[in-house]
Amino acid sequence: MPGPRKWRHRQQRYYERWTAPREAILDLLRRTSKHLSAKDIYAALYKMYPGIGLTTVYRTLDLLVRMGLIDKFTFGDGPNRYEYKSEDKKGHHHHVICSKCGKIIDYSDFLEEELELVKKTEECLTKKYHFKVLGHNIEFYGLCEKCQ
Amino acid sequence: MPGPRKWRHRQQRYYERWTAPREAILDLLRRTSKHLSAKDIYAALYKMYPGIGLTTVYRTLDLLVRMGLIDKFTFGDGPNRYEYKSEDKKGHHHHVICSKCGKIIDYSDFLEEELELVKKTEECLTKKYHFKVLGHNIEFYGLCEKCQ
DNA sequence: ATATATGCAAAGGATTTGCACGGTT
DNA sequence: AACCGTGCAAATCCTTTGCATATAT
Repeated sequence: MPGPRKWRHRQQRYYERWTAPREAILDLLRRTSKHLSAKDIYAALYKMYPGIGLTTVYRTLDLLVRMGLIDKFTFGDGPNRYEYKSEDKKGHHHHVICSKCGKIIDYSDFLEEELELVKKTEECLTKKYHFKVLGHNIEFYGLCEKCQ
Repeated sequence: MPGPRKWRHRQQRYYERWTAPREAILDLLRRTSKHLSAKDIYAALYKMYPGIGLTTVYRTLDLLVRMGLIDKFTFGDGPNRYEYKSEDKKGHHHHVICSKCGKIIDYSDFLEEELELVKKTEECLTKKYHFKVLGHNIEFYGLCEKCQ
C-alpha cells in the first residue's frame, strides 16, 4: 500500500514497510487544514479504523516528522500539534494564537520581508556561532476577536 | 520584605504578600542569564532555602508571569523555561535552539528589521482578523557547532 | 481573627517504553 | 525463520490540585 512519497532513504532508513496506519495518518493530515494533536488523530481514525492504538499514532507522527513530511508544533500548554508540510513555498505560514481560547490562525503575509530577515539571521548565526540553521518558527500571540 | 517592584495592581490584585520565596525566585531569575526550568529553580533555591516546595516554585512563576516580570518559554520537548524580562529594549532577544543537545543561544541582531516586520504584521493582523497582538516569538533551530 | 501562602501528597495529562503478538518479507 | 509494526499496559515526566498547616496582616 504505497503512499505518495513512499521512500526509503539510502543513508537513514526511515521505515521498512509502508503500512495502512501510516498511510491513514499521513492522509488525514494532508486533507485537513487544522492543527491536530495525537489524540485528535487517534479519535478521527478510530471511527474508520477501530483497533488502532494511540501509541501507533505517536510513533507514526514521529516517523513522519523525521521523514520531513509533517511539522510538529508546541503551542505553550496542551499537546503538540502536527501539520502537513506542503511542498510548495505557498504553504509556508505562521501561527497566530489566542492566549485565551487557543484558537490558531494561519497567517502568511509579508513573506518576502520575513524571508529576507530570516536569511540575514541565518547567515549571521552561521558566521557568529557556526550554528547550522535548519528552520525557524515565528508566532504571534494575543487575543482573538471574540476573546478581547 | 518588599521586593524591588512590589506592586499590587489596582484593577487586578496580583498578590497580597510579597514573601521570601517570591523574592528569592525573582532574584534568582534576575541574576542569571540562563533559561531555568521550575526544577532548576527549585534545585538552586533548595541549597539556601531548604524546605521550599516545588509547588511554590510553580505557583510563584505563574504569578511572576502574570505580573509581567518574567517570560515563559516552551522549547519543544522538556520543561518550560523562564527568563527575567528586562525593562529596557536592549534585553529583547531571540532564541536559537540546538535540536540535538538543547543548547540555547540568545541572539539579538537585526532588531530594527525584526521590529519593522513585527509592526507591519501586527497592524495587518489587527485589520484583517481584529486580533489583538500582545507578543511574538521568533526562534531558530538547527544544530550547534558541536552537534553537527 | 482572618485571609493568604506554603508544602506535601495525590491527581492529571501527554508522551514514551517494555513486551508479546501478528503479519510481511 | 527473522524482522518489523502494532496494541496494550505500565512507566515516566512535567504540572496542577486538594487539603491541612503555617504565616502575615
